[in-house]
Amino acid sequence: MPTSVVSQIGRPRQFELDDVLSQALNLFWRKGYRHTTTRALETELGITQSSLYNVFGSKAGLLDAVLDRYQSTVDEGLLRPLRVTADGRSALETFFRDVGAWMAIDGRGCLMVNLMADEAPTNPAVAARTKAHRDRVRSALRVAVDRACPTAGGDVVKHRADLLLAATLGLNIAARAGASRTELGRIVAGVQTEIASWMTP
Amino acid sequence: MPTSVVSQIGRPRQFELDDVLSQALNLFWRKGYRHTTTRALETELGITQSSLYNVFGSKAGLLDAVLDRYQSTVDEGLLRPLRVTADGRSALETFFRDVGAWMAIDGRGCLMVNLMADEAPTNPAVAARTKAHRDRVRSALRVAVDRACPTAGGDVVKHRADLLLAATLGLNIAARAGASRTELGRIVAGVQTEIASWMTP
DNA sequence: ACTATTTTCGAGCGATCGCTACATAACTAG
DNA sequence: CTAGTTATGTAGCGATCGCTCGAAAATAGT
Repeated sequence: MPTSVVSQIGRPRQFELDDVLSQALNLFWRKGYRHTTTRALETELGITQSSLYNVFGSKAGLLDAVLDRYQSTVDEGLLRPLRVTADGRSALETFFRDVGAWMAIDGRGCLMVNLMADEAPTNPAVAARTKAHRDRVRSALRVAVDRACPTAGGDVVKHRADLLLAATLGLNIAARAGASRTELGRIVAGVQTEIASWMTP
Repeated sequence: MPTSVVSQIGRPRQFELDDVLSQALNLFWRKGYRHTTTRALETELGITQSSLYNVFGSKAGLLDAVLDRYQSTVDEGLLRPLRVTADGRSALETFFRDVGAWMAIDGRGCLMVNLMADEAPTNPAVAARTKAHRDRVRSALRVAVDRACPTAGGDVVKHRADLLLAATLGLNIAARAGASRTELGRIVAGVQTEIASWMTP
């Protein structure tokens, strides 16, 4: 199934596909998918629109490839710790600390959440991908909450996971809107103290 | 200060300014500010672009006028109850019930929150207005939380208000992304049970 | 050397964007 | 009536969008 690398037909590519994908990811992430024009991709990525369309077919195709990469990155970096850490409380705390710090770096937020607001309302394919993202985050949060609150019932765990999911989305949107580090820090602190309150029933 | 209605100079307007504003509000709200073209405004509002630019100067000027109206509507309909209702708990519960029901009608969300995601990152004026909106919501939530949790300290009240603010933003963005009524209902339920848990310390 | 295949390059297409210019219509004041 | 003022209608400007096309360039197989 993997195409042979040593033997190829036709003119070879003059760029590294991985580099193009990660740079496109950065552009979509920082400037937004809609506001990133194919001309901007051309200049920032160093490849012509022709090559871009030759490889990905369309701007939406490029987004699809970019989201594949982004999704796995987020999954391994943020969600997997939620699922595998034995201490649910510290897993939740580091999750929100990391997310908060991530947001505070610059106003880029999370690419998936940005797409929920910008693109999903008018783009069914993106809507489906962002819905799947919410499902994955909710699922990971449930695992951690379940471990953090062993005495809590199943409904309580689900409710708390949904609350944390909404708070995560809200944190993202506030960061995207240009909220200050202090404003974001207040939200993170609110979430953290709420989590802490669950530990002493 | 009010301009005389009976005596006017020049050709009179052929439209009602209030109608134009409320219809423009609906368009911006449902389709988004960016995606609402001046041609769409022309056909849906029944006035030409000439008249539109003659009155509001620019598309941004129209948004400004629309936001003035929207802001006062939200303030009276949703935020004032939070501030004036003596029973803080029921005030919070009706607030999230109303917001949840509002979101579930269609995927329009809240115009201010939509602008946080779409427009604020690249539009300083909108960023300032949306920041002011968050401040008003946070302030109103604090009043209600303070009344609902009379035994809680000031820091706890602030933390809980920030958590609820983030949850409200998250609820909005989920609705905007096309979340189902059940998914939105789960978030609302999560918030409601969390609020209820504050009542029995 | 020749063909087949693929990529790169430069130019540009058709559509749409926010916005404007200009003539005309409808009103008041004198 | 005329002059002044404001709104409307029509047309279009300059810029930009995603995307496409045809020729040239670079590789492999024969």
